[in-house]
Amino acid sequence: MEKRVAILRCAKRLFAKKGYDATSMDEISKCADANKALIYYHFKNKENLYSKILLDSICSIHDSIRSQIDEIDDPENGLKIYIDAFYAQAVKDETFFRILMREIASDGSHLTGEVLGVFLKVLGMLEGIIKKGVDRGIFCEKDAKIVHFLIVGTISFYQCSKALRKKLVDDFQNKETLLKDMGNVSEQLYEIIVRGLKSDV
Amino acid sequence: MEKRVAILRCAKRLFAKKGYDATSMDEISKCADANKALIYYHFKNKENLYSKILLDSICSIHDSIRSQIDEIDDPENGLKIYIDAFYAQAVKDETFFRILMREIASDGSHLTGEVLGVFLKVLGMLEGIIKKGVDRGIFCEKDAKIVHFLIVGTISFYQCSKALRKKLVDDFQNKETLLKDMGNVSEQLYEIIVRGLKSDV
Amino acid sequence: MEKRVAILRCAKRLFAKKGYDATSMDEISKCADANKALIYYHFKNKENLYSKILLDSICSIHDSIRSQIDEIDDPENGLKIYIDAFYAQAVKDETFFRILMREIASDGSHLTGEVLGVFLKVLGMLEGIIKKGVDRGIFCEKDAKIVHFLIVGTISFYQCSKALRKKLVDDFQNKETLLKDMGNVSEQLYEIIVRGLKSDV
Amino acid sequence: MEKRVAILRCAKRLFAKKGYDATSMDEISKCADANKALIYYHFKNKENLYSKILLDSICSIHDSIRSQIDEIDDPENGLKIYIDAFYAQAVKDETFFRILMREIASDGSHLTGEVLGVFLKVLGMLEGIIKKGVDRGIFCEKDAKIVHFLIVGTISFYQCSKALRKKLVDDFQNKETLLKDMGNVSEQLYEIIVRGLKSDV
DNA sequence: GATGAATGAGGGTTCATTCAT
DNA sequence: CATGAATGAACCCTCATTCAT
Repeated sequence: MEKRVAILRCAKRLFAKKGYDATSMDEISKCADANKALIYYHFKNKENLYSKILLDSICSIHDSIRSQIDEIDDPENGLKIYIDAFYAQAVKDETFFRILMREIASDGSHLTGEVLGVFLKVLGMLEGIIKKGVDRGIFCEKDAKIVHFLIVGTISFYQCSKALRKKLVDDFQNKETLLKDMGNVSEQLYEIIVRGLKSDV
Repeated sequence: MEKRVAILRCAKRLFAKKGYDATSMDEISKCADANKALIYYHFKNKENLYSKILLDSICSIHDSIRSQIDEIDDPENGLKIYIDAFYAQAVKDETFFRILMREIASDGSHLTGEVLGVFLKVLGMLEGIIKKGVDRGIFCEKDAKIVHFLIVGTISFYQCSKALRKKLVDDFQNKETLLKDMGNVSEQLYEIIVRGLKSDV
Repeated sequence: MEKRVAILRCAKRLFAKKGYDATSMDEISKCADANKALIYYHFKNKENLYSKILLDSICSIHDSIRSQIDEIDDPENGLKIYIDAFYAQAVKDETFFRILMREIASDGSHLTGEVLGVFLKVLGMLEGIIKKGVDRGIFCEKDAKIVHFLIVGTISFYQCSKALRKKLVDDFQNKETLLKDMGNVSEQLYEIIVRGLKSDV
Repeated sequence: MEKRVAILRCAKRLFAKKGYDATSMDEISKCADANKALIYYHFKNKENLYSKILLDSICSIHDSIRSQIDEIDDPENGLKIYIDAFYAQAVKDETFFRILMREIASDGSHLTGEVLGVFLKVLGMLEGIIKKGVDRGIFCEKDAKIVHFLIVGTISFYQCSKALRKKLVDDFQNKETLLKDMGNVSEQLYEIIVRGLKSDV
């Protein structure tokens, strides 16, 4: 059972770092110090292993939001929690967001129905929040999917581009560039989104 | 010379759709109706072909912004042009943004110095805009790289997730979901960014 | 494990017959009735396979000389054993000598440090023999490497040119040519070398 | 016409250094700064180019010997000239000998009838020398081909192994090794061969 | 003479996967 | 649970060669 976990952990890291196609089963097996055939014993095949990782990740996010949001009634508060949950996850472990970016770029070519199902449940919570806001006359009607992708897109790019931004500074002596960061990203993002949801465009 | 262009066009489409690793030279050659060896004759190898595509794309964006921004003095106006240029490009041809998302996810593993150089020139223009705003007391000091990635991140996710959003609606009879879009995305994004640049966080 | 041996045997024969570059992995795999990927499983790559073969061959010669030479004290006798060992090997299996000739012709472009190491150990034995001869006033000081290459060069050309010599006779009705061979080659070579080592040139 | 010569010269050097199969037409064209198609215009194909080089080389040697040997009557003197001609050639330009070693190793797989014809003429001169010696009771009957290959084999190994011998010294701090060379190689080789031809083995 | 573009065949190598043990 | 051996398909790339200009 130990090996199973090691495989999952290594695979996740590698998939995040290099993408699905650039990650070989050989690499995973070496990284996890597990025989290659053992991966097939535990996960049937590569697609399955990848899906399992995606499912675990999104379930973890789902549960995190779910547990916090239930006791909340205020829609603005709910939105804050939604954003915070994603941001906290991105700061703690950005691997999932790297994988997600590639999936968006590929129109979700590797997303199984199961993963999409959980994803919809997450979206459903955001929809609930927005609907409540609309019912109370606080928010205008907006497509939850768009709101979601703006939140996740901003967080993903902000967090995942850190290494690249640093590289730019290092490689090109771009030292004179101001490196002032954005302060409390989650907070600002919340304000931006709330403003967007309030504006009747 | 005709074949060379066909190769570039097909390769760009395929790289955008499936990513660098999932795109085979065989596929490109068949799509472009060109002998596989001809690709190597023109582009030396896969990495080189990929870089050439990236370089062409980013140069095209650079030139587009450059040509518009020179005659502008007002920093807010400059920012608008910057955002519009990217958004217009994304609407016209989102392939580059798909490729970009994957590069961010991989910390730019395939980005050559040449590409990064042009990228820095683009960033330089945004830096100039922000600096002018700061000098005139309109903007607060912010790192241009972060501002840039927020712009591009939002545009990328918004534009590239369209297919996935549609898929969610289709596959899951998620019909009751409101499909109201965001209206003028470029306009809204501009307002959000300006607000962020004005706030002294 | 059976397949591994078959691959080694076939590869050696093909490398000897056609040279490193003219021998394809496909050819080896077909000859050994082994899947091509299996060669890579066992030997990592072509260079490695080639090196392994070279190493095996030279180790075999080394061991053969080593086991005979230890109990010998007389330097002239030692020299005889050294020459005999090579000649016997060439008569029994000339493949190694064909490979060696090509390596000499390429300045040992495919020789790894490991192979060179064993080769030096072989040379060391000849050096020991010569040194003993010098100490006892029988031999003059000569570079063991030159003596070695003369021995091996003569044996290689004599043994490996047999087919070509026959071809000349067959193709050109060169029948009137005397076909008297050299008699006991090893014996004659020994006498020549000893004479050379004794002469103070 | 200039390019033709450049191609020949570069091809010869490359064939000698790396062998027939490891030398590509691309490489030759780049080295000679000639368009690849031009090589085909001048030499029809790779085999032909290679043969032309071999033919030129062996003709040059043949002519060198021929011009010296005609006025000689004494067989021992003739033998000396024969050996000297090869040795001088090897010292001046060892490329041909490297090519020859590989051909021997491959049983002359690339040798055309034309090349073999000239080669036989060279051999014929040696045969004449030996025959004269036999007629005068100085030499015993020996196969000229064997005598020839011993001469050429020794010279080839001695001359072509120089780089490898140096490498052994450099790479392995084999410094304590005596580096005394063989003195006048041609002279010694002559004595050895004469002795062999005189001995009635 | 000389060239750039083009091609089909084959090169070495890696892949995801299976199976007997 | 775990492993070493084995496989067929596919991958990137290079080859010798041709042809129109």
